[in-house]
Amino acid sequence: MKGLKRSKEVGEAFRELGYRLTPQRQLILTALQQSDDHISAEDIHARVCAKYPQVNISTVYRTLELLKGLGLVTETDLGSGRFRYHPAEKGHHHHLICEQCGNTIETAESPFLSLKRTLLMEYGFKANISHLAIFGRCARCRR
Amino acid sequence: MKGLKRSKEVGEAFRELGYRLTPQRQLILTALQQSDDHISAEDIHARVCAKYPQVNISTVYRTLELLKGLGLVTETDLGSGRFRYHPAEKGHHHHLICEQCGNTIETAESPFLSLKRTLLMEYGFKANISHLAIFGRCARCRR
DNA sequence: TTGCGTGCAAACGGTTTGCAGGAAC
DNA sequence: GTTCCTGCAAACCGTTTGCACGCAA
Repeated sequence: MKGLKRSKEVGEAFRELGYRLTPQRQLILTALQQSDDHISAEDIHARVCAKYPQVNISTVYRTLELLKGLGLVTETDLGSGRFRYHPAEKGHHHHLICEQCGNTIETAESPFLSLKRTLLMEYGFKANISHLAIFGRCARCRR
Repeated sequence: MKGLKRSKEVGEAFRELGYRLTPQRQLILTALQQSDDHISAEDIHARVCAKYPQVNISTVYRTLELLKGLGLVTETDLGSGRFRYHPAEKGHHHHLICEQCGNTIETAESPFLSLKRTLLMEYGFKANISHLAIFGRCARCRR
C-alpha cells in the first residue's frame, strides 16, 4: 500500500519534470518499490509482464536508465553478471555474499564509515559507497 | 627479465602438474607478468598477437580459466563490464576508481583490515577481500 | 601414438540501439 | 497535432562452447 502511494508521488514528480507517465513506467516503479531485495531488469520485466504481458524488456532498461539519471534508482553490480536495481530512497547498505551457499547478508553502513574516513584522510579520495558487494564465507558455511 | 624468469618457473611447475607448456601459454603468462596494471583478456590477446598473430581469444580465456583454478591468477570485476586479470603473486591491494577522471589509485590492504575484522566479529562473515574496487572522486577532481 | 590444447565459428546472455507506429499531453 | 515513448528486431560485446585438426609429450 505504501509502495503504491509512493510510486504515485514519484509519478507526479515525473510529470512535473516533463516526462510522460505511462502505464509501463508506473508498473516498473511499483515493481521496484514492492521488491524487498535488489532486483534485476529481468525480475522487473517478469513482474510487469504479469499485469501487462507485452511490455518489452528494452522499455524496462530505458526506464531504469531514466530513473538512474534522476537519482531515483541505484544500479549495483553484485557480481552475478547482471545489474541489480534498488530505489535510492531505501537507503544505503552493503552486501556480504557467501561464495559457498550464495546467500547475501545486508549490513549496516557503520562498519564502512571508518574505512571511508581513512580513504579520505590518507588518499584524499571521497568514496561513494552506496552499495558495496563483498564476497567471502558466511557464518553457517564456516562451521 | 625478472618477469621472463618467473614465467619460466611457472612454466616448469605447469609441466609438473601435467599440463602442456605451449607457446601460447608461455606468451599469456609473460603478458600477465609484464603488465603493471590489471589487464583484460583482450589486452592479453593483443600483446600475445604482437608476437604470434593467429592466437585466438578463446585460448586466452581458457588459459586464464586454468590459471585461476591453479590460484596463479586473480580475476577481478572493476566495474567496466569486463574482467581484469592479475598474477596472484603480486599481492593484494585495492582500487579507488575516480568516477570523474577514470583514474584508479591502488591502496594498501591496511585500511581494509579493520573492516574485515569487524565483519568477522559482527556478522561471522569471513570476507575474501583480495581486490576490491571502490568508486568515488579523487583528490584532484575534488579541487 | 596418444590425447591435450588449439583455432575457428557459432552460440550465449545481458544490454543497447534504430526504426516506425502509437499513445500521452 | 506534436512529441515522447514503446514494441520489435537486430546489433552489440565480452565470454563460452562444440568440433575437428595439430602439436607436445
